[in-house]
Amino acid sequence: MNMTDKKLHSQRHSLAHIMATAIKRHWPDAKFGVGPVIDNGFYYDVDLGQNKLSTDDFPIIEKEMKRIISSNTPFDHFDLDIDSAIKWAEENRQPYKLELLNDLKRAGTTSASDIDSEELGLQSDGDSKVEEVSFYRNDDFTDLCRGPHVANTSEVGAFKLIRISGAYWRGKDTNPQMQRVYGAAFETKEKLNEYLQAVESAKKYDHRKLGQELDLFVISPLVGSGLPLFTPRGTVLRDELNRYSQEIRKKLGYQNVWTPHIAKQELYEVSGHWAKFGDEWLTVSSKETKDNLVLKPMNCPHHQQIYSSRPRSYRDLPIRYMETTTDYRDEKAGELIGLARVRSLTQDDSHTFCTPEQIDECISSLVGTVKEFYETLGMNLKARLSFRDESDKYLGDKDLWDKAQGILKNIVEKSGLEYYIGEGEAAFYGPKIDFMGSDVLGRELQLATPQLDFVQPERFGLKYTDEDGQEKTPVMIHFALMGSIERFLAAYIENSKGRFPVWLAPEQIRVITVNQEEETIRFANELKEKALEYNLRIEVDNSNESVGKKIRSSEIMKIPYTLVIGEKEISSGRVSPRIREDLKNGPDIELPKEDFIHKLAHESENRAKVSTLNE
RNA sequence: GCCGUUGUAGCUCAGUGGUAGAGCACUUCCAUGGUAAGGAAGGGGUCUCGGGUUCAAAUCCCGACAACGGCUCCA
Repeated sequence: MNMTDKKLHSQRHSLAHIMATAIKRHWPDAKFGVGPVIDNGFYYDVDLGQNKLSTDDFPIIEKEMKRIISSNTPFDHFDLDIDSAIKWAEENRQPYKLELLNDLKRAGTTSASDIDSEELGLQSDGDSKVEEVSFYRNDDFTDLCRGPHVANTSEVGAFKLIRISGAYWRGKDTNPQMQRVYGAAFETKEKLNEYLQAVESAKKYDHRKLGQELDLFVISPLVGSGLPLFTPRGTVLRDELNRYSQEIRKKLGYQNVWTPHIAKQELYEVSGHWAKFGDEWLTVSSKETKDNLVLKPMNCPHHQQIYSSRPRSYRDLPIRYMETTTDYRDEKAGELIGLARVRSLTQDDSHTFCTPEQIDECISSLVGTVKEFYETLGMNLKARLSFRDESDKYLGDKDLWDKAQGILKNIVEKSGLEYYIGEGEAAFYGPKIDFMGSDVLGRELQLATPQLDFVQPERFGLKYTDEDGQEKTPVMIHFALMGSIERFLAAYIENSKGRFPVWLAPEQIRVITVNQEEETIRFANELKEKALEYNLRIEVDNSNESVGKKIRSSEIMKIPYTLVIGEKEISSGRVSPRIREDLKNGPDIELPKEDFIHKLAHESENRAKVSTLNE
């Protein structure tokens, strides 16, 4: 953290306490959980028992906070031994703080991962014995906390309370739910307003809004929630993205396979998925068989059945299958979000079966593929190493896990990508690299993911004959490049602001006629015929509207190239394309209509990022 | 699933106890228009659904469903 970040951090952290102070003054029975600093601000978890805070209370709380701030009170800091701290929590009827302190005393270390050491006032010296915890005191309110704080309440900068939501105590859904009050906070009023405006304007690029405006997908209540339907335009995006995803993996040796959408429950009992996820699946009933059938929620077990259908030699490995196919998961109602979380998700899935020695090379090449794909689409990714934690929800040998995690970490480090470790984020069958994109509000979305799996091949009894004649179990690498097309689109539509490059644009060219004369319409239609020969996506707008209005409509639909056709173009045979602003790569240009079509066909095939008309 | 907010025309929204509104979109007509909205007329809503209160409910109350913001979960 640099100096500015440190100061901002202290300001936000101090504001959390000031907010708690303000709440305590108006609701004396308030019980407090934790109140850490987050991106753009802070929050504090509170429990008012029967009373509930609502955003209607924000003016009261903000007013009180401002009063505290202008009171110029210093942040007073002192330490207590753990037993006195526990006594403090009891006397002040702070059961949540008491629970944390008791846990701390019992554990005797700071290693408990779900405890916010800053909030708890621990001295940050790793796993050493806790003997003392820190407090801060400000006027009439005392709280357990190490800081950092600003010296005086007047130094906290600008803030605004923005949101209130439910949050389980210590993140466990079996615990009581507290209210989480969020505030935005910045050094100055200007920066705060800048942030609030940025959030407001980001909403313009929400994929749900753009999906509606650009006519990409719809959700019909009659079909069901979390079951998006894709329009012709949206389907172009899906198909083109998938074509690219498959093309790029084909180069690595992946071959297409096809598997059905329903399967026997037994398949997933063997894979291990049923025990863990069976509750969240959609079942299928048959009058013809006694089998319990399910709509497939993933594809790995199927691909393994193809692998195991014949004897394999080490000479055959790696064997690589890919399939873009829709899976169904009965996600809980409150968990659905636009296209980012749906009940019908289309994975651009693939599975590699290889020897342990081949793991490094296989995964490294996948990481390279991820970089290439996302670079082409202009999206930034962060790598998350999703590793196991100490819980018992994972299958397979712990030593093997450690080894696998080491391999993944090594690969990511070599790749030069920014990464972080997500402890407890692993799949039950193995560790993975999750490539995280973000939506327009900066929320993380899991996109591409290579995953190592020693467990399923074992459970399915997969074998290959090694060069020493021994039968061995292959390693499986799960890999999806987009993850799911739906979630990818959620991120991509927002990242691109709906301004798709020519190769992806559902409509690449719009031809606008100046009038409705017969020869104008004929010229426009000839242009269309010609473009269609080159597989370009083109529409003619010869509606009885003004030219200005038709151009506006083309702009709103974010169409890359707009051609206005009138007397001038007909007599010269040349066109002057209007190029969407973000694609412009030079001065305005006029060229023979055939050249325009040729250049565009080329631009589309080569997945160009900007217009190539000037080249 | 949990906590909270919201649900009025295809879209964006106004209307807060007294027989439902605007802009855009759509249809028709007039205007033949040259790089971001030409003019006029018209059609379109059991005010999400189901109960309740009331002489009277889009409006108040309860419930369901859905969307949204979080939490939890995410193969």
